Amino acid sequence: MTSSQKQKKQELPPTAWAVLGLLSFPGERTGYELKKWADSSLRFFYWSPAISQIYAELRRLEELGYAASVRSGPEEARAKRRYGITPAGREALAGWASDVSEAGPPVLKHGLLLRVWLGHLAEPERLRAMVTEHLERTTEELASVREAMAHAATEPDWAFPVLALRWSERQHLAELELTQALLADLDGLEGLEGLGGPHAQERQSGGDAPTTG
Amino acid sequence: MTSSQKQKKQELPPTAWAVLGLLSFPGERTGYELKKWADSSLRFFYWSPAISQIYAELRRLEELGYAASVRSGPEEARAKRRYGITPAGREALAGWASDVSEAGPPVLKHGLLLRVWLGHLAEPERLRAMVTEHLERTTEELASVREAMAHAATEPDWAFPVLALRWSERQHLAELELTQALLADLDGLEGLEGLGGPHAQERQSGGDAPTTG
DNA sequence: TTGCCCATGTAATTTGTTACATGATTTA
DNA sequence: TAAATCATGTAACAAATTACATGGGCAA
Repeated sequence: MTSSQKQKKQELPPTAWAVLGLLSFPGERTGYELKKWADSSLRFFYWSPAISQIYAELRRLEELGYAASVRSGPEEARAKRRYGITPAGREALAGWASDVSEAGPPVLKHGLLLRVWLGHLAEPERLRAMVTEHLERTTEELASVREAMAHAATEPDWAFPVLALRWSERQHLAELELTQALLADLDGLEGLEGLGGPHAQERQSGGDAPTTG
Repeated sequence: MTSSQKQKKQELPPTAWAVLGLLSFPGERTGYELKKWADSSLRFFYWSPAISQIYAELRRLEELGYAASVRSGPEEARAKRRYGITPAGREALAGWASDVSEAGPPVLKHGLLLRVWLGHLAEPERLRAMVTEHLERTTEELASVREAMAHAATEPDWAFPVLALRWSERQHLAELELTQALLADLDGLEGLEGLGGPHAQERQSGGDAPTTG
């Protein structure tokens, strides 16, 4: 009975599944609450959609029968709505979540790295300042991750979210190390560029002829 | 607020700057070449736009006076075009690249982590299999990064791209370690110790990835 | 009583993708 | 000469954002 329906399930964009995923944990929530939760947790390893899109996805999920809502106020328009996942929604989500082929490789959009890549256009000190600033921001992010983890750890049903956040914590730790190494690389590069560089570091194979003139 | 020209520069989407960035290295290139370069390099730390969007951005950049093209064939439509950056384009790009505030924190969209986060919906073995598969894919990606780096290292003007790729190499190494740790966490959670037989993979000190040097 | 947070939604717009159309050049 | 790769572009569509409109509840 399952073979013909699978095609349709796969057609949803990742954001829809992410929102449905938020609903797959015990309890009903409003779109607003979902947004806050995404901001404080999902965004660390995935991404937090705009609130307007969350509402749009909730409508779509309800149409598909994957989610159901209960109005708190009167039956008028724009009454407060709490959403919950349906059995059909849970089943569809489980199918999607078990399909690795859908996942593809992780996508990273690293604004700082893009700027380092364009380092030939910037002042060396400016570049260093940007990297240093990134170090600070990352440290703050790490604190946010830990905060989220501390909160998630209090809930008994959130073992997997805690795992994901633990991964995120380590990921931020790694990012800090990566950034330190980058800073060191940057220093090494400047040493080669003839700024009266007394610290002539050993050169790797392939990196010959500094060509500063 | 007081300077009127700065505002306009900032209005371009990151993709436009990334494409202009590709043009900021010596030499002229076609849209097609830009796409291949983005696929083999940019995508590791930023993102590779669709070819149709590259053409669209090139048109926009030319309109703005940030890029200029030379037709190889006759003046007809759809002749081969090579693009180069203009001085105005270089200046605008330098301004953008020096502005950290534009960058924002790095965005990660990690499909596997989203699935781990939803681990309560999947079979434990399925989850393990997905993580293991990710390990393999990441190893392959790492090889691609190294390939790109070997190529970039031959060009004298590509010192910063090499730095970015070096960062990417370390990042993939870190990803491998993170994934191993995740696997261990998963084991701890499920208490799989007796199920899969001898999955007593020794955790060697530091050597989880193939290092070519 | 002003301002902030909660809460939902619409509209306009931008961003980006896939599918398609077209043809030149290279290679087997 | 057939196929692959190079090369450019259009059109339709999907995804997602920002700006806006609306209003309740609560605290300073």
